[in-house]
Amino acid sequence: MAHRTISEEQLLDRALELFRVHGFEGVSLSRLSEAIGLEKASLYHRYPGGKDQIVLAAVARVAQWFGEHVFALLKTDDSPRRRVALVAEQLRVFYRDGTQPCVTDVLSISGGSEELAATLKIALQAWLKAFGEIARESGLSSSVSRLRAEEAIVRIEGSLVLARVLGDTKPFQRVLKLLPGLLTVA
Amino acid sequence: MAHRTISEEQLLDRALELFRVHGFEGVSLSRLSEAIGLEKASLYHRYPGGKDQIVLAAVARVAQWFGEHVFALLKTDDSPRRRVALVAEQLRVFYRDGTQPCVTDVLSISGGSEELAATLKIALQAWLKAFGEIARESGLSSSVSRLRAEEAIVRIEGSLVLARVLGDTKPFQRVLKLLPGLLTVA
DNA sequence: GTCTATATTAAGATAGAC
DNA sequence: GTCTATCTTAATATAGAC
Repeated sequence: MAHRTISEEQLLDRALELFRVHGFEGVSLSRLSEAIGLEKASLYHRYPGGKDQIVLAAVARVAQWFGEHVFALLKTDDSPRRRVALVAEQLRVFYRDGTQPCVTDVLSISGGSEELAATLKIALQAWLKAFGEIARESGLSSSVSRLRAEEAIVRIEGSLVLARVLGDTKPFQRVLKLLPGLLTVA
Repeated sequence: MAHRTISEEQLLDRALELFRVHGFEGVSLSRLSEAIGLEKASLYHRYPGGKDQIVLAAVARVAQWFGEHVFALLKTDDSPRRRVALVAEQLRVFYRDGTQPCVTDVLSISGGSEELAATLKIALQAWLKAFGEIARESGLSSSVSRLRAEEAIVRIEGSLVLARVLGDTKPFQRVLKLLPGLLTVA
């Protein structure tokens, strides 16, 4: 293989593409090496912890993306309803209209490290918190806000499962449309 | 290893326990052999197609269970609402109060055969159809029934994902409670 | 029908040249 | 920092005895 170079960001994006579709156990270092364009030894040089470390870095990048594109949007000075609508647009991008699986779903299936499981849990809790806060701000009670946040994420996750199994993204698109009504008062 | 014997049913139940938690790629023949109590060569004797064939047989058994415990219940002469309540109880059993993952979710993650993917799709479509029919029978319009069936399954799948990631089964329990209201007219 | 034993391939991981 | 080469372990799969 020719002597190639690749940025940290590109490397992790390509790794994530594999992990979110095939899961932790479904991705080997050989496949990563091929997709990324670096030999296995080069991957070990950058990530001495191997696959465990690579997947953690990829998930951290997703968390960063969510921070910038989702959570940040929820704290602008638009109306709550408008902010949620903008968030729905970002989610549509992240999940490519429902054609890409949820990272949290796929990577939470057994096989990865304890640290990976803990990281995914924290990421999902942050998402729940952000959705709960916007609902609260829109005027819903604290307990209802929490329930709405859970319901929203339940329906996003569930619709992505249906999309994967059935090849039908309509339920996902529907959830995104309903999101403003679900997370804010009418 | 001592010369052991095991029924087809027990074998597949033990295989399913592994597959629904660890996914197709996460289960090796060695692990299957250990969990089932038969040597790998014995598994190949019963299932010459190896892991692919074993997982298909395990999924077929799940489909049979759903036929007997879920779909059959939907065709008794109880009231639609009562029938859905009984189905919810069966789902609580199958998912062990939300502590066990959805087979369709976990096994639909890439790695298995095309036939497995097709089988899971058919199983999920049958479930949608059954839920749609009970909703229709309860008096909802055809189009609303379809939407309610999709919403019910979306929320079951999504709440099981949350349960796995967060270790919190409350959203799942809540969906089961809401199921009669979701699938039948009040 | 299950076992022991083994073949073959792919996985994770490291050493050392450039 | 990336490469080639290699090690070790575990995976799928088969042969043949009992």
